Amino acid sequence: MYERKTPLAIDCGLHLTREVLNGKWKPALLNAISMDIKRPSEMLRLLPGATRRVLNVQLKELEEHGMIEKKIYSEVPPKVEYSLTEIGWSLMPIIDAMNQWGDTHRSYLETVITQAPKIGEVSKSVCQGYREMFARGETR
Amino acid sequence: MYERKTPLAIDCGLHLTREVLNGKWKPALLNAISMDIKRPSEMLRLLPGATRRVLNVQLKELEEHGMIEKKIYSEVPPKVEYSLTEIGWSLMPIIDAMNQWGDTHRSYLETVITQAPKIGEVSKSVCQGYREMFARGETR
DNA sequence: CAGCATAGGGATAAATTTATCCCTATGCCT
DNA sequence: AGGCATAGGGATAAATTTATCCCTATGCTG
Repeated sequence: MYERKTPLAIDCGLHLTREVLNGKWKPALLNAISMDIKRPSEMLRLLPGATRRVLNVQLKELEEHGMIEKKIYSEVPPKVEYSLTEIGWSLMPIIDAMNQWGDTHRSYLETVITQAPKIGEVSKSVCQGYREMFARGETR
Repeated sequence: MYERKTPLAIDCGLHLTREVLNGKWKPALLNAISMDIKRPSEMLRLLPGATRRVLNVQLKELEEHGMIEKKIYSEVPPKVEYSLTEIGWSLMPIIDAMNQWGDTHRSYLETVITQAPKIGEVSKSVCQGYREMFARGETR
C-alpha cells in the first residue's frame, strides 16, 4: 500500500477536517448515506461519474476514519450497508452547508469555474441528485 | 498552463463547493484573510508548512473564483493586500464550522488519522494558529 | 449453461496537485 | 557593494489521487 511521504499537517481544526473530507466523492458519499442510500450499488447508481473502485477506496477511508460503519450481511449476492457513526453525523451540518452554498451560488460558480484557465470539459450529469430520483420513485 | 482532462463534476452543490475549497491551503488562506492577515508574507509566516509558490498559486485560484480580491500598492518593496469578496465572506460559516469541528474532535481525529494505514510522518507545527501569535502580540 | 447482480481488491497507468529551484525587480540598511 | 524584504512566476520533479482493467465468488434467471 501507498505510504505518505510529506508530513501531514493536522494541527489546526481546518486541516484535520480537510483530511477527513478530502476525496473527490467523500462529501457526496456522506450525504448519500445520510439520506439512507446505504448500499454501494445504490451509491454507484447515484454517482454515475464515479467508479466502483474509487467508491470502495473512499468508503474504506471514511470507515477507517470512523465516519461510517459497515455492516456485512452474509448473503448471496453479497449485501453491505453503510451508516453514519455519531461523529459522522456531526459532520452533516458542514456537508449541508457546503451543499446549500454551492446550490445558492450555482449560476455564479458555474461561470467562474468554467471560465477558469485550466478548465477543459465539464460534465453536468455526474451526480443526478437524490431528489430527482426520489421524485420519480426510483430510490429503492 | 496545465489543462484539465477529466470532465469536471459541478452539478451538485457539494461538488461546486468542493471545487472552490479544494486546495491544501485554501481554507486556511480564507480563514487567515478573514482574520485580517492580508499580505502574502504574513500568510507565509502563519503557515510555515507552505511554500510561497503554493500560496501564490492557491491565492490566484481563489481570486479567479472570485472569493478574494487583490489590491496592489505601487510601492517598493511591493505591497499586496487580499480581502474577501462578498461571496468569499459567505463561505466563512463553512470555514468556521470546519475549523470548529476539527478542533472539537481533535484528539479523536489525531488518533484515527495517525493510525490510518497510509500515514507516514505527521507534522504538528504547520499552522501555528493566529490566536497564539495574537496572544504574544506578534500579529502585526 | 451463459449471464447478471452483488461486493472487494490488486496492479498499473494517467491525471492532478504540491514541492523544489531558480530568476526578476527595487529601495533601504549596514 | 552586498544583503534583506517584498511579490511573482517559469520549469520541472515528486507526491498524491483517480481512473482503467482484470480477477474472484455465488446463487438465480432465462
